[in-house]
Amino acid sequence: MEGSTVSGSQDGQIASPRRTPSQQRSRERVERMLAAASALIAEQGSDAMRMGEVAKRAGVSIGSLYQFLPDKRAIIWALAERYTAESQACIAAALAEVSDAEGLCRAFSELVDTYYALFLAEPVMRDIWSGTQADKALRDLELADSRANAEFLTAVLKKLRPSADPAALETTAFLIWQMGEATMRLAISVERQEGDRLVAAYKRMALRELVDR
Amino acid sequence: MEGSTVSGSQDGQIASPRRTPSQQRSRERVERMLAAASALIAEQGSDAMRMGEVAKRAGVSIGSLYQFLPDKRAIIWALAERYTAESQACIAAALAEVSDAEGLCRAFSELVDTYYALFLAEPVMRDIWSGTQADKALRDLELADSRANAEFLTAVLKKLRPSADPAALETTAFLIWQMGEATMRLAISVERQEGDRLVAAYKRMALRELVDR
DNA sequence: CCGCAAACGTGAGTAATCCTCATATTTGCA
DNA sequence: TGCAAATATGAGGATTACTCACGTTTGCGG
Repeated sequence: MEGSTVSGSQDGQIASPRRTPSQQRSRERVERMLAAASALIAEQGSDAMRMGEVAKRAGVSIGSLYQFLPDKRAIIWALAERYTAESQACIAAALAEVSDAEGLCRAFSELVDTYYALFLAEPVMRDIWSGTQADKALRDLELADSRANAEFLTAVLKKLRPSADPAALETTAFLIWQMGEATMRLAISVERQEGDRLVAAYKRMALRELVDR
Repeated sequence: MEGSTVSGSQDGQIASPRRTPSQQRSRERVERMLAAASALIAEQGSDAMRMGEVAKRAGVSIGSLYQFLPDKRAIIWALAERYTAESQACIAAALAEVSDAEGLCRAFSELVDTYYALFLAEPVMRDIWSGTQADKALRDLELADSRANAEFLTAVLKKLRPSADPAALETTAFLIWQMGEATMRLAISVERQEGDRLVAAYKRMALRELVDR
């Protein structure tokens, strides 16, 4: 099942950098490069982002860019990884202290709202996760992230329904999480009003599945 | 051009062909081109599909290719449109004669299974819908298709629950349909066994939402 | 059957873009 | 201070989607 070539894009691996910045100077330069890339993505989308433009805006040569970010996908990946790390911490915190059904309701509802607001407000995140499907490395990152987040949900569910089949709870949590992300992507690509309705409908469906049985 | 799936231009419009084939000969050639493209996508994915390779395999010159298929996205789009037209007819037929909750259950369940089998069996469809998010024209096609399919579901729901708010039913049907497509994409990108479980879980969730209230 | 305009076919060439590499410069340290 | 390792550079290699000027075939009015 491995060669599936669904994406077709190369081997799907993120090439390791030729060089890992070890000096203060180069670390700062990498920061500038990523900031420049982020700005360009926000303006035009990652597809239209040109490597030369990133270098120019960061005030470095094209060679320097490739010294630490070995290819275009690596830039996107580096940005994506920051978002996931950041949001994962929030999610863990929000779900950690849930101990009953009502608490889950509140926490989950808030989480969905926060995520939706984030998607609406962050053009870079939006762009990156939209293109996720086309790039195997990004898809894998999102999958791993989603699994990690779903695990927090699973933990809560296991606590609330100790008699249920653990494997089924895992599947449910993972599916609900993935559907949440799909709903977000959908919601931001339609009219705002319809997007709001879709998110609300998702929330209702997910909650019903989470608390009731 | 690593991350670019099918794209290249900013507006999401599909360029109209320079020329619409009007002779028998050229119509057959276009068929050969699309068949070649389809085969290449199945082998390597649409991202790795090279225009020169398509022309070569179809036994035409690169110039002829561009005479009727004005750019790379147009090829993908043409293939995608055939799939949607075909599947939409199936869906309409499957849902047309549903008249009670149990019938809906059966029809929907069968539909999901059919769709899943199709996704598993058709590497081209799989590839195209995976890359959907990255290309505006394709996203629009999928959205339109999804809306059309959801409408069949909406019609059934309105018949079964005449007292419910029609707008809410529409939102629910559309969301369920979109989630189904998201689930398919997810299911084919993980281990077969987990994919099966996810599809089953989706089916259960969707049915609960559809028949019960 | 002829003439001819429109449709069709061709492939070398263009432009855009990702990425490499030989070379120059700077830094940290013995 | 001297020197190896790290860093910086940008012209150029390689790839690829797409164009265009010109040759060929088809259908059709007379």
